[in-house]
Amino acid sequence: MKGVEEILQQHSLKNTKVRKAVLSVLMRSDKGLSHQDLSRALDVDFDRVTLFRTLHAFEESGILHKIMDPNGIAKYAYTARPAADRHCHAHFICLDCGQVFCLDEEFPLGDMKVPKGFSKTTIDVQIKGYCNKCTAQD
Amino acid sequence: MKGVEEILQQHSLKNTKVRKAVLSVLMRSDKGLSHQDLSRALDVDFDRVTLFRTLHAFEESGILHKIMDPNGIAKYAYTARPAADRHCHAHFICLDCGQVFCLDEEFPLGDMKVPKGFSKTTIDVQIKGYCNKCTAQD
DNA sequence: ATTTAAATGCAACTCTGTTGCGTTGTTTTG
DNA sequence: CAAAACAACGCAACAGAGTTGCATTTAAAT
Repeated sequence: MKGVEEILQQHSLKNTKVRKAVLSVLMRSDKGLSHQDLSRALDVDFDRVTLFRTLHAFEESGILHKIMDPNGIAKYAYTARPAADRHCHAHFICLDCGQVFCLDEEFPLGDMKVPKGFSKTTIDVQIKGYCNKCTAQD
Repeated sequence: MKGVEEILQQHSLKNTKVRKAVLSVLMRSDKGLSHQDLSRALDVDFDRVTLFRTLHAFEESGILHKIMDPNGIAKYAYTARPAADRHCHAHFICLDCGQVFCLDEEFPLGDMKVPKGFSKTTIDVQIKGYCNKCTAQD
């Protein structure tokens, strides 16, 4: 597993406190984390806007991928695989609490047809339902 | 193709102006429409909140399904198939303009594994990329 | 026609995410 | 190692999606 500082350098992103802290938290998480999740998880209090911009920077660099939860809240997850290796992300999204879980399983869905003039970038599979905690509470 | 009023009745929803108008627009659309899209498409000006509540009611009844676009805006699309017939929705989502296109193609993805204690409801496939208009503008 | 429960409209609010701008800090280059 | 160059940060103010409470209206049942 690569180090945080190494990853930042590879993507020509400056090595700052926020970035190291955010990336470190996300690399250890098996769930997608929201802006709010992250600001709670971080010890130091960074500016709201800085955190938003950090997440954007990571997403554009391909370090993170974004998943929208059913409540319209963006969840970010660390992208272990390089962008070139086009595999198929799969996430479990809880319809109650909105948590996004990264699933291990992968899919050979490379040959999906899209309308004329459209270009594909990624294919995401979203399994929706209720997580263990939310199922138990019903 | 079933009539709007018949559908509302089948789901024990009262037959009101908003509902007939909204459902009618959505049944004719091959794209997912947002709250804003709909309030523009409707001739009569309904209250913002009423429109939100209408969409919720339709979603809970299974008449519509909701897809979140990358900007965190909910898009609603008419569910032609009954809920019992568990097929796999596929949507094309434009990373630039955020439009959600319903694709015809379907998938035999019934046997996906989820963690212990989790329950599946639906499986959505999202193909992300750039639509014909946004590809042309680059 | 009358009743009843659901749907509507209005006001006020919450929260995620954005934009502009001056300041700070990292990195590079002499 | 100092200084310039530019990216990243913090603050303030804003924009827009979606929500909640409550009074009023309307669809449907008796």
